Amino acid sequence: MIRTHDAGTLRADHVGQTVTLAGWVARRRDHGGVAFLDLRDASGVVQVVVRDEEVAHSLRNEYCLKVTGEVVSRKEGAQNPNLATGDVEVVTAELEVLSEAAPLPFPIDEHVEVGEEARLRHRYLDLRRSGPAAALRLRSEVNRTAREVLHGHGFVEVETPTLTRSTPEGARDFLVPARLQPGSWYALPQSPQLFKQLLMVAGMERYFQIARCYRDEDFRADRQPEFTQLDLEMSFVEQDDVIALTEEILASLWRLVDVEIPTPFPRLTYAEAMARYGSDKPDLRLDLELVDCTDFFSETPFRVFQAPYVGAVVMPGGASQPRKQLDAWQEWAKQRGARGLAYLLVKDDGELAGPVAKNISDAEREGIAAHVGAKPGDCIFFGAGPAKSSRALLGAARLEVGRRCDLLDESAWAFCWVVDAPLFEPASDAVAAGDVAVGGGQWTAVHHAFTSPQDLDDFDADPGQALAWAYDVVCNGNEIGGGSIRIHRRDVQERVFALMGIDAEAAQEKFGFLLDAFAYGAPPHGGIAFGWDRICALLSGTDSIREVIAFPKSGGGFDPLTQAPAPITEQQRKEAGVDAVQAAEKSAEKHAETQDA
RNA sequence: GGCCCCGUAGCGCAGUUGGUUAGCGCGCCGCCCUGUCACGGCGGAGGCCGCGGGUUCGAGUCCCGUCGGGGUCGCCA
Repeated sequence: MIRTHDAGTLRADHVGQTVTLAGWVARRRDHGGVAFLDLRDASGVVQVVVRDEEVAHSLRNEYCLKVTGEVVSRKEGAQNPNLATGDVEVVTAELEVLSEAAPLPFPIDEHVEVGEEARLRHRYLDLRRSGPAAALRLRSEVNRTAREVLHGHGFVEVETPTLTRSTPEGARDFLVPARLQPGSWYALPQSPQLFKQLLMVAGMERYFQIARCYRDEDFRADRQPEFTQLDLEMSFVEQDDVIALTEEILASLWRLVDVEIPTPFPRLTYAEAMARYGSDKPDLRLDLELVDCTDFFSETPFRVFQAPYVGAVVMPGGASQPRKQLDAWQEWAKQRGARGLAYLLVKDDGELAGPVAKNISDAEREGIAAHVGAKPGDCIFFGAGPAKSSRALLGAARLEVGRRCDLLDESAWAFCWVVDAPLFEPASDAVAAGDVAVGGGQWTAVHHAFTSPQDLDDFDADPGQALAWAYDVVCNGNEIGGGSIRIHRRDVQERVFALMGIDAEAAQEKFGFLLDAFAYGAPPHGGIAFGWDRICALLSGTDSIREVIAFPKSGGGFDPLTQAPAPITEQQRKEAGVDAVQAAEKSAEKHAETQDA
């Protein structure tokens, strides 16, 4: 090693020792005759004293140095209590510039705010700063901890292919042209789902992987085109086994930030979560709940409330909002695709105000505040219409109320399970949402097509009511993991496919290799996948998963550092076979040409 | 794909009802400084105001378009 000691580790007991350090000039304070350098390496910072003016004068920030000198204790009053090494300093005997640094695009300074674009373009400099570096180091610890827990349970870490066939998760695939078979393409995996099930058939019994996944969808703050899951699968287990293991993993991770999270986590059914919180990933840091008013308004003269679902959420103290703010709520609701957000103001004397007040009956006016638990001074927001969309709106309103009224304890950690998810949703929902129903059937899988129904005998009698062995783990309103018990019986799988309109031929073509495998004594199995980036972001106390990814992409999937994606050369294009036209398309094209002419 | 916000010096920002020479802090460069620690002092360089049109006597400022970034809904487990 070039160095004998790590800069950040020097203490009073090193006084008298001659040490060699290597690191970067974090800051320099040149006084002419004497100069002070803050020398930074991965371990921290120590002050280096340079008395040779010639040497000190030419040094600049972020020069990479090797320094040899004696550790001395600082004079009384000259210590720096803000530094772990603040009682000592190193007096330079020998100084070598290992590498000079050009003027920096931005200061490497904890105190300076730098825009994200600049940071990502020079991420290697950004990561010299303690905050961003700490996020990556924490992530490393998170990985290590998870591996320890899993190895302790006999799990086997297996790598699965990244050049593969499209997996049926429902997102758009990233595609890679196959040079040796022009016109054929690999897909990058959206998750290792099918492979991990094959590993169960293979008798591994307990598999895990910190797996990179790829989805070609539009971006969000919490989304990257490539992201990481902790993926695991176990044979001969039931839902409770996966849940118990998950809680053990998460508890270990949170200990890394000195938080003891109580287990078992509370469980909510999907139906309960939707009814009480208007979300399948409720933020339980907030006590506020939705109140179902459908029956209450069953005889209502108010046309808007003559709906399949009417619900409410109370905003404590909301009655005193100025008109302008109430209008802003309408805008807020419209942005979410709603027509508006009906509201009632409960005045201090208990009288009701607001546009809804004069439309409802006397009896309703009399009882509504009590029904929803509103007190004088509160505002009641209503959502009316189809249950699904109305609850979603109220669920979002609930969170917004929480934010505006400062009801959220930012330091709290609220975990829960959402279980008993429906197996199917009507394909029409998907179509209405602008989606193309997979398989063209009447039903589409809520989780994915391999999720086991709870009632293996009768799930197809009333598919809309059938529940799945599917579970999501939620932390502070973020879905941080989700999984299911899988179907391991061929006949059940076929019945599920049938409901989704996937016939035997289509099933064979899409995932025949899995169905084939299941013919050879497939064990019952189930698993879960964790949103690793989000979990690391939560542990790091940051809102953006970009902070916990070494080299993240910005919007549009662009990498500001490498400038990827980039055009390819004509030669690459030819070799890759990107433009290969398949035989059937060729004749179709010809046909089209003739028709156009 | 819809909507909202932002693009001014290397970085972070200000810029008045449209007005003549576009500022501030940090950084950078030079000189000075022997106990600082976000050191200090003096001096200096650095701008296609994202890009393209338009309105106007005059545009960083107003309008249209476009590109880039961020957020949000759609989409996405």
